[in-house]
Amino acid sequence: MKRTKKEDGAAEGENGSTKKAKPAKEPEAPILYEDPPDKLSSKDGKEANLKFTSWNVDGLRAWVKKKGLDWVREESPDVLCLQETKCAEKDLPKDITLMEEYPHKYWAVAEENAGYSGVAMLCKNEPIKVTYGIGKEEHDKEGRVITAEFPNYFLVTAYVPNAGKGLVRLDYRKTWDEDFKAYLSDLDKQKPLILCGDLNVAHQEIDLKNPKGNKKNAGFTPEEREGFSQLLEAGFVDSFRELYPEQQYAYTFWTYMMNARGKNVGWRLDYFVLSSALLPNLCDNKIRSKAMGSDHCPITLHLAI
Amino acid sequence: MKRTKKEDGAAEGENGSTKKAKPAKEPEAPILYEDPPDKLSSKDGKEANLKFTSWNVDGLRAWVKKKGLDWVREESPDVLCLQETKCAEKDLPKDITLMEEYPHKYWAVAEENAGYSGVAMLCKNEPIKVTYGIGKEEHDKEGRVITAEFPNYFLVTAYVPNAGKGLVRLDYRKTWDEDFKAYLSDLDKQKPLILCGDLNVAHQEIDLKNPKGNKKNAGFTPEEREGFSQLLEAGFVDSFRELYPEQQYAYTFWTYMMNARGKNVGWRLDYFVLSSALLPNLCDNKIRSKAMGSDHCPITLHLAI
DNA sequence: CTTTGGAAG
DNA sequence: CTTCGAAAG
Repeated sequence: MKRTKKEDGAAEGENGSTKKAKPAKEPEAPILYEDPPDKLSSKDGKEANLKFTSWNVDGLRAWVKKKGLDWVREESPDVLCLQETKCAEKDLPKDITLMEEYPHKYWAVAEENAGYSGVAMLCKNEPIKVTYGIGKEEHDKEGRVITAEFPNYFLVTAYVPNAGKGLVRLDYRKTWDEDFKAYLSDLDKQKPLILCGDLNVAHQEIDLKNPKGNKKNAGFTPEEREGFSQLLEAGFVDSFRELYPEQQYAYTFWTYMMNARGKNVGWRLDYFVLSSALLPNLCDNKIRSKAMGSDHCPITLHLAI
Repeated sequence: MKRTKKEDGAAEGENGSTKKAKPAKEPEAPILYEDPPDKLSSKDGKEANLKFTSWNVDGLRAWVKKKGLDWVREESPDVLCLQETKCAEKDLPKDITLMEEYPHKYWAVAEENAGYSGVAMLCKNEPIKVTYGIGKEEHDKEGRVITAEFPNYFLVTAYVPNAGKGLVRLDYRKTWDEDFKAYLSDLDKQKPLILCGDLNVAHQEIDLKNPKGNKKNAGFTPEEREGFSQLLEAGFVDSFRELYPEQQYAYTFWTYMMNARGKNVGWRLDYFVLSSALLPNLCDNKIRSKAMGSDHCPITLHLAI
């Protein structure tokens, strides 16, 4: 999941480009962002005792080669959720299938093309039950969702469909957004839930570097933004924005092109979305922007349950 | 141009393979081959004054990244011939297009698929004339031949069509072999010629490690071997074999698979073939088997003209 | 720019 | 095993 258009970097001004006679805007230093230290207690003082990490790895095999698992061992979340694994189960690297820290591993793979999409969930403790997809044939062929039921909550990890270049898949995405919201609402009636993953949308202008230039690009169309708004209105909260309502320049994705990451020309596409009922348990949502190995960085959620 | 079948390595015995219960043959040390030093004079004592190098680079861009040009600068032939460049002219790395040592550069590219085939010739001195192909429509769409005319000789570099897995293109190859021979014979009537390149055939059993297992594989079929014999009978000589008639284990290609190069399980597919008239001028034909960057190694010809 | 699978070798 | 182009992001 990554953007492509020039607009991603347009606000930066190309260095020494002789392409056209552009107005050469903003040769300023890039505005970087660094997360504050992890807050390990909830608003009402409960101590954090649950840690989740979500990471769009953009190809599990390449990510493993780039030592993504070393970072995971250091971070050591209770549950690790991965998106865009792009890997058939038979091709999984031993480094991850044999990883003892996470005895309970679940893989969802695109049926026709294992090199596309795909998500995974690795758990230190065994869930009560694990399901795949959202219960609708048309959405469940691309290995995009794993749901794990734990005693007090559901954990859902998702890789939401990209609307595509030229928005060729925006119509499908709208259907997805509706059906996904219905799926989550149903779960939420049973137990509170945590949704994490690459939701493939930057919600508000604050959630990407170049909102003006991207209103017609996948990930920032009014339709996708509205889809996310609708989800929140159904009783969920964007935990990062809840904690840091004014924080600019906090992104989780940067296109590989045009040195976007070096210039922090990014998007916040990865989220922990919580049932409102879990708000009292929320301690922190960190953006681990230093962690390399993908065009997304990992995010980590601390809960006190 | 590379082989694929198990037979390539079969004579070596796989280390610790538990596949089948094989007779576990020849766990011997591999028989390596090292070229003797360059002989820089002809039989009748003329001093070498012309140096040609031919190298199937298996992808020019990857080869440049792997520092192939550093080796070329060290070797410093008068003419450098490359095969399997797999590169459209617009995509050529600057490292080579700007190379000052070779002011005269010629590129042949496959018309439909620039990432397939392709040959190049880089000259320190400008040829009188350069032509592409062999003058037959059906053969000249794949960027396989460049001919340079110099005052006293023609230099032809070729990447001969692979007969393919399952010999799917063996029939075409037979047509090619005939037409190519006719083309060279015609040239030879005007001036003596030097043909170099990946001729995609190991001529005799001595020219590959595992002749027994490859009689039905591309590069060692009776048809391809006969094609090469026919060429020689038309008045040409295989300069390496002329100089070293009994030399075993002298190869120019090793499949990337199964550590074939480490075990010297190879094929001699790259040649300098000379008009008989040039035999008195022949000094040496070296196989630079240490040079890395491709699944073929370069070969170098010394002439005294 | 980078990943993947597929064709070719 | 490694190249390349294509599709996807």
